[in-house]
Order: sequence, then structure tokens, then C-alpha cells
Amino acid sequence: MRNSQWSPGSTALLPAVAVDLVVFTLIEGRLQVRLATRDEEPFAGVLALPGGFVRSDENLDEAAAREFVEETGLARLRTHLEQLRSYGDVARDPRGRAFSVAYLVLAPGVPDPVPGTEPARSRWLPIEAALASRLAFDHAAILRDGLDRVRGKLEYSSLATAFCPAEFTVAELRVVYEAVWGRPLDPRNFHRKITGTPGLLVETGRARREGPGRPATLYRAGLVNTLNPPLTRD
Amino acid sequence: MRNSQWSPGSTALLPAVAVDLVVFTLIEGRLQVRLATRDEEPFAGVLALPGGFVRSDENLDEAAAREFVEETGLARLRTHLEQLRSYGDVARDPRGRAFSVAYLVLAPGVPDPVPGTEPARSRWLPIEAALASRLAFDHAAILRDGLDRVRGKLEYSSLATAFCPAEFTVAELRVVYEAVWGRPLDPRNFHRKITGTPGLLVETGRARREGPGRPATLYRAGLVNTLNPPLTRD
DNA sequence: ATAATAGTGTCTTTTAGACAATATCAC
DNA sequence: GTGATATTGTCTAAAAGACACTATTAT
Repeated sequence: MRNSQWSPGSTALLPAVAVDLVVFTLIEGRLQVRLATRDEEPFAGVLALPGGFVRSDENLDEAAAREFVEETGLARLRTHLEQLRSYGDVARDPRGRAFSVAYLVLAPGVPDPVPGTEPARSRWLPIEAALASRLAFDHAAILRDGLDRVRGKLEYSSLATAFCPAEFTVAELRVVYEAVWGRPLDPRNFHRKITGTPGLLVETGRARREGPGRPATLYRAGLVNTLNPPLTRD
Repeated sequence: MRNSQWSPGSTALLPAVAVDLVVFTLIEGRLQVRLATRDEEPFAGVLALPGGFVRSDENLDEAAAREFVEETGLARLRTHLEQLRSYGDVARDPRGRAFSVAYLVLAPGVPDPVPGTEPARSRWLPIEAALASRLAFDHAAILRDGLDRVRGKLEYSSLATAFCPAEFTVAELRVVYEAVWGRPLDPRNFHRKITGTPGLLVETGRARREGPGRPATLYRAGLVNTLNPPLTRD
């Protein structure tokens, strides 16, 4: 593609700009990240974050949303999408100078895997396995930054609700925290803390009966999205 | 400049990539930001953040550091520099597609202004004045984001020490918080909180006598840079 | 009835914030 | 001395975290 805006006389560097996505979801109570096996050089056969080049007629957020749909095949509905940070080291792409704007994406309601299905080119990987895998380019650093962001943001925001379906129980929300932080939380203190923050959750009036035990109240995410005082990881 | 890495057959968009700097300092106990009057179109005569294009042989952090020195004339020593976020809306630059990676820069020890000096093309502006001014491109949004970042990060980090000289008193550090947050803090509770976080500050053994009153102990920034539990703004 | 999960109450420890009291200086 | 700033101590209210207890279901 010819560059139609910046004249050859300009002093500006003209690199490629891509978006890369750190897409998290919860499957079977465990935090999972979306990775795809590359089928082209460089890094053919190596796992990489989903992503692609930004087009000339789209904003960064739009490029991230488009790549999310293209690469995961999931519906854009109810996904949380926020910019993470940018990566632009001179040598990060052996093909030449390339910038990447990374996005953090949280996708709720991903279908459970069908047992016996062979792993496709693009698939979900538990976070521990992803961190231990070799990733293409600087994607290991990007994944690390995305994980740090989501872990930190659960402390002081309602971000955890982005992992849940439209209606959810306090226990489901607690499982999100436990999966992301990798440690158990006291269900009773968690319940008091979450329901005690005005506006964070809205009762639907209905309840869900799931196996034995008292039915759990169903909530929707409220308009308040700051958790003050915060939940602490320690 | 010819683009030497991405062939014309590539599908990648080739835009210009710049760094823009939100440079804060404290002058006369007030938070100030560095702005320059543009002398070229577009936005000739309008205030803008310092910044410039990334060169082909430098990383993003290096470009930010270089632009800081070039545009402010200040020494790079003891400045804090961290990436803020990136901006890439299709229409953000009327000359064509352009991305900007914004950086937050904290510069300590800026000399007090000489009264009677006419304002130069590049100068410090109190934050309230800067927020009320018309800024070029999307620089008002970038400034806003930079201010939010520094305000938020004072709560849970040692970032405020980046506004101070190498050795400073607890009162100097408190003035930083008061200037950035725009509200007074109780000197006694602040002192107890800051000095009670192990590793955050290191006593130099010396003290500073400044006018009347008991001399203040001089500290250096310690190795710990997380404030736990945090200071709250409310 | 029993086991399981949801939700409330109670207690102890920690922290925030208000503010009294003391320490050490310039004048 | 007086006035100013630094630093420590004390008190109260709020919150965290541990955990007993009650509520409501499936079996």
C-alpha cells in the first residue's frame, strides 16, 4: 500500500502499526488467555497473541474490536476492551520497525470446551501454561503487562463483572477474583464487601437455584464502577 | 524519507509515529506543565505539548528522553519518565494519519522563573491555566490523562519523590501532594504515614534549618516504591 | 435429618483522621 | 520569652479479617 498522507520529504519514520490483544476469559473457573499458533515466518509454529495491522480508516479501539471478532470468532457483545500500552522497541519485529498498541480484552460467556476436540490454531490456554510458554515477538512481556493490569484493577474497580454474564451471583463474581488473583477469598467477607458498596451491583429480584443450598440472589452490574474502599490482594 | 523496511506490497498502514510529553514540575509550590506555542501550521500560535517524531533507530523511551532534553533544555538527570498511553484517532492530525505515544515526565529542581522575563516560545504553565487553555490536536485529552495518572499514582506509590531534589524533607514531599491534589493535607498525619512505611524514605542523618522552627530531617527516596496501605484522596 | 451453599452478625486488629502535646529552632 | 515549624502521642470512627451463626435449598 502506498502511503498517501506523508510526503517522501517528511522526516517522520513510517513504520507499521498493529494492535495486539490480551484476551482473557474464565473457563471452568480458571483464567485463560487466547493464543494462536503462527503459521508464517517469523516465529512460524510459535504461539502469539491475536492481533493485526491497523487500517487507514479506523481508530485504535475500532481496530482492536475488529481483530477481536476476526481472531476469536466471538461476538463483540458485552466484551470489555481497554488500551493497555504500546510497544515499539527497534528490534521487536525482525521484519522491520513495527509498533504495537496492546489492548486488554475481557470476554464473558465463552462456551466450555468440548472434550475430545483437537486444539485449533487459535485456542484458550490457562494463564499458568501461557506464562510458561514461548511466545512470539515481545508477546510474553505484553501478556505479563495485561495480567498485571487486570489483577491490579480488580482491587479498585468493578472490572470483574466483565468476566460474568449479564446476570450473575456473588459467588460467580468471587470465583472471578479467585481465578485472577490465584488465591481463595473468604465468601462471607467478600459478600459483605461487594454488596456493601452502593451502586456496584443491582438486584434483579430473581434468584438462582444451583444444586443444594440456599438459592443465590441474581445481580446485574450497576452504574458505579469504582470500589471504594478497595479490595486488597496482599 | 524512504521507508526501508515495509515493502509497497505490504497491507500495513504506514503512518507517522510521534511521542508527546506531559511534563510536570513544581514551581513555587504549584503544579506546572510544559507547553510550547506552535509556530507552524496546523495550529500555528496555539499551545501544544512538547514532542516530535520517533526516529528509526530509537526505542519509544529513548525518543521521549531525547525530546524532553531538546524541548525543555533541562538535564535528563533525575527525571521520571513513564509511558502514558497512545492516541491514534483517524482525524487527530489534519495532515494525515498520525499516532502519538504519550509520556508522563516528572522533572524536579526546575529553576524559579526570573520576574520580568518575557514568556518564551516554550514555557511552564500552572495546571489550572493549562486546562483552561486551547491546546493543539488532542493534546487537551492527553494532558487530562497525564494529570489523572499522576494524581492517582501518588496514592499508592512513591512517585511524589520524583518531584523532589535528591534530598528532601517530609514537608517538601507534602507540598508535592498538596499541589498535585489541589488540597491541603494534615502535616502530622502525613508525616506519620510517610515515615511509617518501611523502606520508602531513608534518613540521611542530616537536617535542614529553614527559617524559624525545628530543623527538618533530610531523607532520600528508598528502594520501596509502593505505598501500602495507600494515601487516599477522597 | 444431613449436607451444602447463601447470607448476617460479632469480635479483634488495623488504619484514617482529628487534634493535643512536645521538640527545636529564629527572632 | 514569642512564634514558627517538626515530630510524637492520643483518641474516635471506620474498615479488614477471622469466624460463629442463621437461612434455605437438594437429597
